[in-house]
Amino acid sequence: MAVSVTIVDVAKAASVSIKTVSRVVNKEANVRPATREKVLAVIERLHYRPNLSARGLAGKRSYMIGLLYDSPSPSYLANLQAGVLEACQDVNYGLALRPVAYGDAELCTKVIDWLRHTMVDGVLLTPPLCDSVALIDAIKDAGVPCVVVSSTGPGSVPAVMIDEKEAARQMTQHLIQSGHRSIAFIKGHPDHYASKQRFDGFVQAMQEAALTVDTDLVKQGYFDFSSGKKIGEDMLNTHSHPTAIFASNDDMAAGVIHAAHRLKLSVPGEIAVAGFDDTPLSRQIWPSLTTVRQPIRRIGQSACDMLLASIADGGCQNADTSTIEQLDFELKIRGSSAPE
Amino acid sequence: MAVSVTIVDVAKAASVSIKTVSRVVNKEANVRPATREKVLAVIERLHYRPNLSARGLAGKRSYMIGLLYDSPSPSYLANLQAGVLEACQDVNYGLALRPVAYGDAELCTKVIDWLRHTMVDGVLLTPPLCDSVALIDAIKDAGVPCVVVSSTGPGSVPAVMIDEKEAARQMTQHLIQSGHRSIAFIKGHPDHYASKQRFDGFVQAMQEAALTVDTDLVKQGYFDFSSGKKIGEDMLNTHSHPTAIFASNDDMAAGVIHAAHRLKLSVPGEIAVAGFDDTPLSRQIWPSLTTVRQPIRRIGQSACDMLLASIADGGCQNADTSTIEQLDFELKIRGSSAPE
DNA sequence: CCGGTGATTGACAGCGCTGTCAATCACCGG
DNA sequence: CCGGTGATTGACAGCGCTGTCAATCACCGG
Repeated sequence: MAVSVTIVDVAKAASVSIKTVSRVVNKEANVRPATREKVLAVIERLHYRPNLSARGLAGKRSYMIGLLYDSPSPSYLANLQAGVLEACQDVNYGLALRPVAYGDAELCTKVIDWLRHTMVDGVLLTPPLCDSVALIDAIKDAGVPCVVVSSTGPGSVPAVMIDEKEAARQMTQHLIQSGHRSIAFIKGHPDHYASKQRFDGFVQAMQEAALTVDTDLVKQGYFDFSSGKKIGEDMLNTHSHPTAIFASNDDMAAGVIHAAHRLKLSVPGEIAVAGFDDTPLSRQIWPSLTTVRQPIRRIGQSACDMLLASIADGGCQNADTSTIEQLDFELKIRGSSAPE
Repeated sequence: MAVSVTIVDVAKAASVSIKTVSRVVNKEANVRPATREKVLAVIERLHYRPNLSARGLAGKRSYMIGLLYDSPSPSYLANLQAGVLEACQDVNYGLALRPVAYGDAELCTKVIDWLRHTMVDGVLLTPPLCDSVALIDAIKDAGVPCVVVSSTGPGSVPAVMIDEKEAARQMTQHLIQSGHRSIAFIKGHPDHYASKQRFDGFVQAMQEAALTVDTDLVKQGYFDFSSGKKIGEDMLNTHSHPTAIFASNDDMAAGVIHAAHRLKLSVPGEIAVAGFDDTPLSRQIWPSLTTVRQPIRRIGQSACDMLLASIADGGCQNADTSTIEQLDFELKIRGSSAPE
């Protein structure tokens, strides 16, 4: 590897001790402004970058955070990751990725093992991992700060999310206002807490409009295309199908639209469809999909910032003050629910 | 952070020196089998995992590899990354992600700076980054091994790819065999070498079938949905449009299909469409898309294995012996080119 | 049984940084 | 001008590992 400038080089060039350079680099207090300036100038001139391995070894911290996920949709992962990376770069933190399987019986053991091994300073949890009380407790026990991405049911951990229930309620209202009365709902994966919230929002809107939630029109999906397609085919293959279907995410909604095409039903004429997430897919299918936009990238960034802040705070053992940050969502009304 | 078992603990428990433990961990030669067994047993029992920071600091290596990319499609990134992570996990290597902008004037400087800073032992380059001779040279100069994902034009670096040209040729043959004579082609992003190869394959197949490549039917796209849609609209909006369109990737093909729907043309009846990549999208749109399947995940894994091998090899300065590994592709014939 | 060879093992320095603690400094009130 | 206080700075140990090199071992042929 190419040789690097070390802290010693900077210290010599600035005529201070390495400890002082270290203080400046770590933005510690009690460094005279003049000294700080001088050191910063040298750092800039020499392009000094602290060695992460050395920092990790010497300090208590590894300057890495972990991102745990279980097969999210590619676009979710890509966006989230982009946001997290951005936040990390600002403070020179590294990101360690860790794909896991939610169903794994040894999930907790494996994760804890990994925490010990990588020494990450904190972890970001994505759905449905954040809905495992056991996992969250294990991470807490290990003394590793953690922030949850998206809504979380049980456990009290800091989280960044949108108001899933309200979003689903507004989307349902949109369908009702468009004249639909017989509206079906495809629930999301039962492991995800967000599934419940989205369903709750749907129910609330229906009740507010004095419409009955027909249990025959509520189906259990799994957030994937094929479950949406299957359910869509079943539902639409009757002469008295609903006039609108609200699927809990875009992949399932795409499945419904696929089924509609196959059955030669026009969308939105004979069947209106709405999804959730605003994935790229939602703009690429025909007709383009009415959906709820979640700022995944910003959610990732905020969650990461929150995590980094709690790491900087030190232990931050006060798990009670679990802050919740809510970001804005946006209804995207497109061709699948209204003629273009 | 939770306390960990160190090499000293293992050494004591196994009654050997830490150096011997180190040898076993690093699979070095010249350790008596009996000793190796004994140490391995203790490692297993104590759940010992070497501290990455310490290894990085003490050794010449950082036990990390880098993945450079410039806004690839989410599914490409997710799959590639999954493959790379798998390969890394096998040998306990870490992965550092680095999104960059191909167009950035300071690209090389930034990348080299990053290499120095992270001390990664090697880098994986994705398109179109791997098509920048300047970048590859800079990385070589820095003495960092690198492997290229997907085909690469200039520069001689190890690479893992599919035979893009042959794949495009076969896809074109499929369209010809389906009876099409007037076939349009949408080229990929000009920065990507693969774009050229796919086009070459198309031209070859046309020539082999004694068909003319009508320059009016060859358009420049940019691998994104909107360029495909735009070109599709322009092309299909004439009374004498081609009967088939081969787009250089799935996103553009989806754009063409979107345009066809909008113009109320039936696919594949009035216009057949083929894409390239077999992204999830290709199965989710209607009709599902005929495309070429690239084993992205396995490409990532192989590329990573290759990189790890060349790192283990030591310097591996012999850039001449640039190995090329070709994986199999597969034609996926679906509804967009043949009635379901 | 002896010296020689290569395999096996260990002692020790040092990678570049942070934490601890002591030394020094600047500046205050009396 | 003096002692006292808190801000500022630096000396030094040590984080857990690998690289170097020397010591020791096993085993060979004569």
